[in-house]
Amino acid sequence: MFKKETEYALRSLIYIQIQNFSSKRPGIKEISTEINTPQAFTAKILQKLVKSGFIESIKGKNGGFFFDPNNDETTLKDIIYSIEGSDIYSRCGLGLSTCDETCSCPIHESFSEIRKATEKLISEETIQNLAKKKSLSVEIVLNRL
Amino acid sequence: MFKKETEYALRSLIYIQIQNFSSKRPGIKEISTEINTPQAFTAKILQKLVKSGFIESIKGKNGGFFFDPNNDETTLKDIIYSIEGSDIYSRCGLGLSTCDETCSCPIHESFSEIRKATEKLISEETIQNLAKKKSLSVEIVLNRL
DNA sequence: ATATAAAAAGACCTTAATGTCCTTTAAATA
DNA sequence: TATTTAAAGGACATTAAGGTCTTTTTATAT
Repeated sequence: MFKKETEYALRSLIYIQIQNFSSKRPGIKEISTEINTPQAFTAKILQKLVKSGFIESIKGKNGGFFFDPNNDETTLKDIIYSIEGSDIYSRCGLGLSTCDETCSCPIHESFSEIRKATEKLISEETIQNLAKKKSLSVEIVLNRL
Repeated sequence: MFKKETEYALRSLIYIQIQNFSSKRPGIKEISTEINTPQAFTAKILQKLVKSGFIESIKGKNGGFFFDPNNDETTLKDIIYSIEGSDIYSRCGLGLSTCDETCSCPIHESFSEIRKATEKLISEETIQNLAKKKSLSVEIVLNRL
């Protein structure tokens, strides 16, 4: 469904937000262990997310990653578009460059609604929402996230 | 949405079926030109589709690719699963291996319906259907497919 | 039979995604 | 202020996707 980079980013962010809710700032080692991703690669991804302004980081002892509580919630769309490009749900299903909303490519109509539904979903769902849902059942989260 | 290989496969098959409806067997040169794909790469893809039994081919003069008219219609799902793997719509949206229908991964519910809708669509839509739709407006097809 | 046309096969090449490792920078605290 | 801890940065390695090129096989028409 998504690139590994996107998956790892979403999982990292949800985990970071869950820990932030408990006033903790997890570091890369903890994060990658808990969400079961390659540490160095995950570090690169978080680096980008910091540069993009989605999260912040502090170096050194007691350092780690965290959301600025003053910022708005982060939608999945923000993250997904940032990593996969903002055109993933507007590109033609058959990859035709000339195909837009008015085009009659044979597959366009069929997929158009699904793509819209997907876009709506990722626009409305946020990291904070998902983290809240999961904080309610922490043991499960820690095993599965 | 799909891999290039899948896109090119679907476009090729639709084009082949349209030509078959006119009792023609297009060759790789014609196909790749008309659907605007790299010829050698498309040839490899068609080779696979022949091996998988989705289409047949004849070598030599007047050769080309064609559907066995005795076979059932080919669903998009047949092709997509064959190329991308049959788990693309059952895998967890966050890539968790432990996550199945009963799992409470934070993103699973949200995406579950969309994935089902997508699976339904590709199960019901066929190459033959799409080819018929398009044969009705051939000029447009030839420009855009 | 032979020339020709077209698919099959196999060996490559390129690029992007995924991932690792080592060094540098910065923060905290002992 | 020195040491420790952890993120940032940069270089590199691996794998998979995307793609090309040349040779071989097979069918057909002359």
